[in-house]
Amino acid sequence: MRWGVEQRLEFIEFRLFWEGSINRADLVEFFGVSVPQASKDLTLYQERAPGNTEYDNRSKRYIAADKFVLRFINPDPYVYLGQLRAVAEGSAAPHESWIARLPQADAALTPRRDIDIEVLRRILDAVRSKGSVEVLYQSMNRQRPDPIWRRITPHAFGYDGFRWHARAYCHMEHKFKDFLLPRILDIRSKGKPGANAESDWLWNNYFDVIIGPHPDLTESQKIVVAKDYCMDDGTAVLPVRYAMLFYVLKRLGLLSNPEKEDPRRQHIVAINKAEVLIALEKSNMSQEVSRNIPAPAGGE
Amino acid sequence: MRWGVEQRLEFIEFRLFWEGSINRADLVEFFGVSVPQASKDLTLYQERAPGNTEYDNRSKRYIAADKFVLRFINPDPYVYLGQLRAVAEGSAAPHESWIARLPQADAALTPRRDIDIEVLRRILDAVRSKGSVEVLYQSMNRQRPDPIWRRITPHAFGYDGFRWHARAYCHMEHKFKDFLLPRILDIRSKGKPGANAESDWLWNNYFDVIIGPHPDLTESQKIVVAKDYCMDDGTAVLPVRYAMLFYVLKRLGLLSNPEKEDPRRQHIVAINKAEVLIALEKSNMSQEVSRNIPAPAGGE
DNA sequence: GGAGCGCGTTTATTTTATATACGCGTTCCT
DNA sequence: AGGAACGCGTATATAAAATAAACGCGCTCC
Repeated sequence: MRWGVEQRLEFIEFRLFWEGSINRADLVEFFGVSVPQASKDLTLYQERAPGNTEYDNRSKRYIAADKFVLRFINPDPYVYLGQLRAVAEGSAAPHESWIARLPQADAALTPRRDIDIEVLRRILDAVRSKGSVEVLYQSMNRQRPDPIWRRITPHAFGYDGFRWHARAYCHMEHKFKDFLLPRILDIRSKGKPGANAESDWLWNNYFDVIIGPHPDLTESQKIVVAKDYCMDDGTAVLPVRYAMLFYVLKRLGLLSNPEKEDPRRQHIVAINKAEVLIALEKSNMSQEVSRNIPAPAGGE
Repeated sequence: MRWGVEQRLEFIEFRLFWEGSINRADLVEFFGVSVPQASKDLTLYQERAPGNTEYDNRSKRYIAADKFVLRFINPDPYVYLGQLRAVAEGSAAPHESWIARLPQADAALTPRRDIDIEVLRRILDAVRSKGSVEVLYQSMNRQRPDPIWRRITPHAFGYDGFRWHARAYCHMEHKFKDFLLPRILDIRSKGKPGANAESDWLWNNYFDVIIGPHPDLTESQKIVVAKDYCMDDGTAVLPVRYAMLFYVLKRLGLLSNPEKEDPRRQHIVAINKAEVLIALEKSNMSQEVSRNIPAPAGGE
């Protein structure tokens, strides 16, 4: 089966499954295919997936039957919702999505500085070729109020649920750090690497954050929260890169004292809080750490 | 130009732009076309976008030329990074992505309860047909420790940066509320709507959150933060649905007292804090609100 | 210096898709 | 009630796209 036909059959099934119906005109519009071809595709789909469709003369559409057997796609709620989010956030055009009738959706969103597309391209290039680049970086460090050129060797990307950064070896400070992509204002001059990915200890090693329901919740509430976070016996283990620990804790509300927060807002606490704090210091994300920690790194 | 050819040309340009190179074998592998056809596609691309490629005999690949003129795609950093995230989060299969050599990437992620795919399908159906459904909902309300059946009329979806909920009119409490999709355990019996989307005041109306840099930052740091959040004159206006206000504030760390937090962790504060608090009460998300507020709603 | 590999191109053949046209049945409007 | 409108299916001939199989070329790497 040719790729184009396969795509159209998947499209038909996608629309049937998530939207409940499909039309010959849908195919014509989306794929630019001729009317007879669209008819053939629909016939072919009905041959390959018999019993999945019923034609409704009122709406003049094929309707998904009650007992629907998937044959071409393997749908997932989070994939569908991810498309919704992408459209809602503006990072995907509505006509590119296979979802035709987008339901109203809103995502908690914040304005953010743009990422320079050339910067990202050349960071990616440096990561692939395992080289270094010079970046004009706008740090938050009070010693460096203005953007300065510094050489870095990037090897990975991190997303804190809000912003993207490049994980890179900094040739100036001789350690691995996070560089927020929107704060890289310019980029130039490829060069030799300063350190390879394998030596980024904080990136390559994981710490287990153990979470549990907030102690002030009622027993039944704790059960709900436990299910929400896929906990087993009231706890869940989250393996987190040391380099990502700060962001994960922030996201989960575990940076300050979650047990003192209102349990209706803060549902979980860290069970191994003491170890978490030590790990956080180790990761140097707390930024209140002495300088003699091995393999330090920090966000700016 | 046929849809399939168009797709392949876009694919070629995508790979050239983001990955720096493309191969005949790449086309054969991804689209399942024959070797001669892949050759023809590459030739066609070079005709339509002359000067974009150079053949490198070492790697036996077409390399993106230095001065690259986009002809078929309109790339965006956040679209590319969105794909990275989707793969990193597991909500997209690596082979479905057009990115071949996925750089190392990590996203601050949390285990989460699954969404029942049938639940989502039928909620979507209810939204489209503007009807109601009965859902078996696991609330956190201490009066209802066990899941109960309740009729709702959903009309939209919300994403708080972490979880998805359905915005719906609750026939039991006679008001609009948020229903977390993972907590809907079962679904049944379509019915007539209880209220339409237009009467969900908290969803349809917006409040302007005004944010600014944390006052304890240095002047230069404030400038950086201002740029990070696309602020103008040191402030940015965020129009937020009342129904989403709680989530946005939580995400931005503005729920408690951001000005008392360490500015290195909490970069921004709300300028119109008093109004924000009133709006938050209005939205009934604080859950510490008297019962006589018009058109109340709340998260459970 | 030769094996290996990826590229390009040729041929004949098959598959896919198109344009154009027609009849059918249902719905909806007058 | 009658007819226009619309979407469906299908027929035909034609055009385009893609395939299989085969060959030579040039470069790299061993």
